[in-house]
Parts: sequence; structure tokens; C-alpha cells
Amino acid sequence: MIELKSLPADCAGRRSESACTSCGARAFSVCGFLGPADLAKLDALAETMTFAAGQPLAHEGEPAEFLFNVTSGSVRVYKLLPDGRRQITGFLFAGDFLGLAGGDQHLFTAEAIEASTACRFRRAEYNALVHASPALERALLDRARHELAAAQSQMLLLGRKTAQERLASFLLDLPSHDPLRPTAAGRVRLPMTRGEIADYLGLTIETVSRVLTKLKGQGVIRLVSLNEVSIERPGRLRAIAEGET
Amino acid sequence: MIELKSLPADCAGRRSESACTSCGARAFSVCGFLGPADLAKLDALAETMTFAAGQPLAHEGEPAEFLFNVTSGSVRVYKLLPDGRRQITGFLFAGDFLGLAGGDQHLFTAEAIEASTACRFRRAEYNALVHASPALERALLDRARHELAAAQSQMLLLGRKTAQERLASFLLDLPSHDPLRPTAAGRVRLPMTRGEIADYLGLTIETVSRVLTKLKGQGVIRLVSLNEVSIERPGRLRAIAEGET
DNA sequence: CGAGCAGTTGATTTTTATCAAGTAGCGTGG
DNA sequence: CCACGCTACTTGATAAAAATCAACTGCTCG
Repeated sequence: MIELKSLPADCAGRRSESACTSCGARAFSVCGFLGPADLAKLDALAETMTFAAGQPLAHEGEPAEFLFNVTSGSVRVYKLLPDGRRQITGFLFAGDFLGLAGGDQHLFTAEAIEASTACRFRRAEYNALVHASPALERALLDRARHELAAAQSQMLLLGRKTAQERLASFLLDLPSHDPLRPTAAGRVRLPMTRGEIADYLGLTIETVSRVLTKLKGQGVIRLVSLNEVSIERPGRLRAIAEGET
Repeated sequence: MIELKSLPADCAGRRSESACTSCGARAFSVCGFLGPADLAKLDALAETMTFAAGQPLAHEGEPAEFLFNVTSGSVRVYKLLPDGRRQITGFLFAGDFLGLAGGDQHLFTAEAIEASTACRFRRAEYNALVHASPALERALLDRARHELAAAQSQMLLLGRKTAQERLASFLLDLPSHDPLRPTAAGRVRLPMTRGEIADYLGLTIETVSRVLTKLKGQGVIRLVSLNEVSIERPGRLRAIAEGET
């Protein structure tokens, strides 16, 4: 079996998206359908890096010299307004790719939330390989499609959902993005702070806190710890997320 | 010169993005760098269609049998919540492609805003051609990147900008998407209603109307007609859009 | 043990939504 | 050609949601 530093260890060599339950589907939307030759070439370009909490992977406005494939931990991706208002456009976890949206310059800042590892590629080299490999190009396009669909759902959330609906949607969506750390069923790990959740959902820290308290009061969720939520009534939470309240 | 029904008439056969000032750049992010053979194959699959105002091109949840390339007019793309709240995720104009984000099912509804024409492809056929043509696949990926970047900017708008900042951003961005109808410099055509602008910016009709009135009162814009705005102080409008107020 | 930070909770303000009442533009039909 | 009625838009008054300001709690780490 090929040992690939560009993928989480226990994913290397696997081919089928559905076969990989331990490391999440999204690594495979890039790499899952590639032959060994492509995988090896991709891996030859890869450089494993570790990031401490808070360390930047990319900075908005800087030339996009590198692209990354996150292999463990979590990353926040955000844009800023001149006065400091921040919108987090996404959280990245193991298997997620950083840099799809950009051209020559990064259009966002990306920083590790916790201790994380990522696989770094020189953009020029990576693009050259991608353009030489139809399978890889196709895989990237699939990933881009998926991110675009997610972005559109997030627009619906930001433009039209109430604070409570936003939190419910967030708690339901998050597990599907954080595949390498399976918690017990119905448990959601929150590696990010309340402030980061707020900046992702277009709310304030206080509103996030209040809504979580309210959902707890309704018995819909339980706060196992500051950074872990248990979903007690999934059906109810789904109903709330879709505005059926 | 090849006559292509999949592109606005006066674009057919042109190759360089920068060379096409009359029909807009985005048609070329799909077709601009293809050779005549690819263009001809693409066109062989294309079927020109006309849509009256309000007619649907795609419906959320339905199987995605067709993809479209808009060749004239304008189209609204939106998602709904069960109670009817609507978020317009984008407006499409000549040259824009519809269906990038979807998989087997459409994840949005798309309807003509005004009398429009579009070029229809069977998704299966289109995908087969795309996968057989690296140049086309690459072009689609570039387009997807671009849309993803736009989506992230829209998230910043929806999550963190005030009503006034949203309108300013909207008025500044719109012209770059509506290429086939160049109005005089500093003029912005608004083919959509106030309600559609509101649903795109995450506001209400009344707020859109009030903010436009306020910007008019400050001498930043002038309402040439209900559906056309003149930007009187572009620098000021840009400052407002970025929150420097 | 204490300082600092993240989070919670409460009081108040602000922004925008909602409700309500006009007004203007436009197409239709007399 | 004008009157009518429809629809889109504007404007005003009020209400609601979330932001802001402020105080306090509790955990973590020197």
C-alpha cells in the first residue's frame, strides 16, 4: 500500500469514497478515484507541515504560493472588513482542501484553530500536475461543485435564517465536516470558540451563547462541556433548522 | 467563423477574454480558450431556448436533466425555506452558466427575470463531453473557482455588512455581471425588482427602498428611472461598500 | 492561589422587520 | 386619448430581533 503524506494516514491507498468511514469523504473527492500513478505524483509534490493554534496558512491579499490539504486538526477561513468585522467563510478539517477559490492571490486568511497538520503544495507545481491529469482535474471540479453548493446553503442561512435556525443548522452540519474525530453518535465536537461560531453564522458571541442556552432549556441539546454538544432531540433540531417553529 | 448558438451572437469565434468587450468575460471562462473542434462539439449538443419573464429553467429538488448557458436577458437563482423565505443566491446574465453547483438534482430554482434566451444541454451529454475535453474541464474549473470566490464575498456581505453597505456593494458589483447591455459609464441597469434585490441582499423591500432613497439624498446615486441608477460619486459609494462610514 | 480569558447573563439600544398607508408608473380597455 | 386598475415602489409608525454595553462566573494555566 502506498504511504501518502497528502492524506490522513489511515486513508492512504483507499479508493472508494463510501469505504472510508474513519477519515471522511472529502479527502476522496480529490484523491479517491485516482490511480496509484497519479497518487504517487501528487504525493511527490507534498510537504507535510504542522501548525500550532493560531498559526496562519494563508493571508488575504498575499500571493498564493502554496495550496494545502488539511490532514488533521481544524482551520478557520475568513475575510475581514477594514474596520475589523470578520466573516468566517468556512471551517476546514482533515481531508479538506484550501485554495480552491483563489487565483494568484489568496482571497481569505486561513489560520489553524488548534494544533493541526496540513500537506503543502506549491501552487504552480500543483496546477501543472492537475492540468496534466484529467482524473485529478475532474476530482477538483467535483470538490468545487460541492463547495459551491455548501456556499449557497450558507447564503440562505446568513440572509434568511433566524439566530436559532442558524445555530441548529450549524450543529447539524458540523459533524459531516469533521470526520477524523468521530465522537459518540449525537455528539458534536466544537473545536472553535463561541466567537468563531458567531463570525461564521453572522451573529455575536452573546447571541450564540443565549441561543445555546435556550436550546438547552428546551431539551434539544445538552452541553457536555464547553466544546462538546450532545443532540438530545435530533428531529426537533432539524425542524428548527428549517424554520418550522 | 463558426456560428455558435451556445454563445451570444457577437461572441462566437472569439478566443481572447480581453478581446470581447461587448458580451462580457464570463462566456469565455467556459469557451474562450477552446479550439474550434471543442467549440463545434459543444455547440452540437446545444439547443437554443427562449424564456418569457417568470418562466423556470430549473426547479429545486428536481432531477438535473439539463444545464444552461444564458445568452441574453437575466435569470434569478434562489433557494426557499419551507415557510417561503427566499434567498436569491445569484443573478445570471449573458454568458453565465447554470448548473455548476448541482449534482444529480438541482439545489436551487432558476427563473427568467425578463425575456431571456439560454442554451440548453443534456447534462449527461454535456458531462461526457467535458470529461473528454481537458480544455473544457479546465475552463469549468476556472469558472467554479470564480463563483466560489464570489460566493465568499457574498457571505461577508450577508453576515457582516449593514443594509447601506450591502446596497453599495451590490450597485458596484452588478455591472461586471451584466455585460451584454452596456449602459453609459456610471449607469447601472436593474432588471430585477426591489423584492429581488432584497432577497439577494438578505433585506426587505422596504429597507432596500429606504437605503436607495438615503443614498440619493446624499448625492451618491441618482435614480434615472425605477430600473436604472446613475452612480454620481463612485469613490464615496466604494467607501460605503467597504464600511468606511 | 490568582490572573486572564472564554463564556454566560442581564439591561438597554440600534437596526431592520413588520404593519400600514399612500404614490407613481404602466398596460388595458373603453 | 384618457380613465381605470394593477403592481411596484415609497414613506411612515411601530415592533421585534439581535447588537451593544456591562457585570459577573468559572475554568485553565502559570
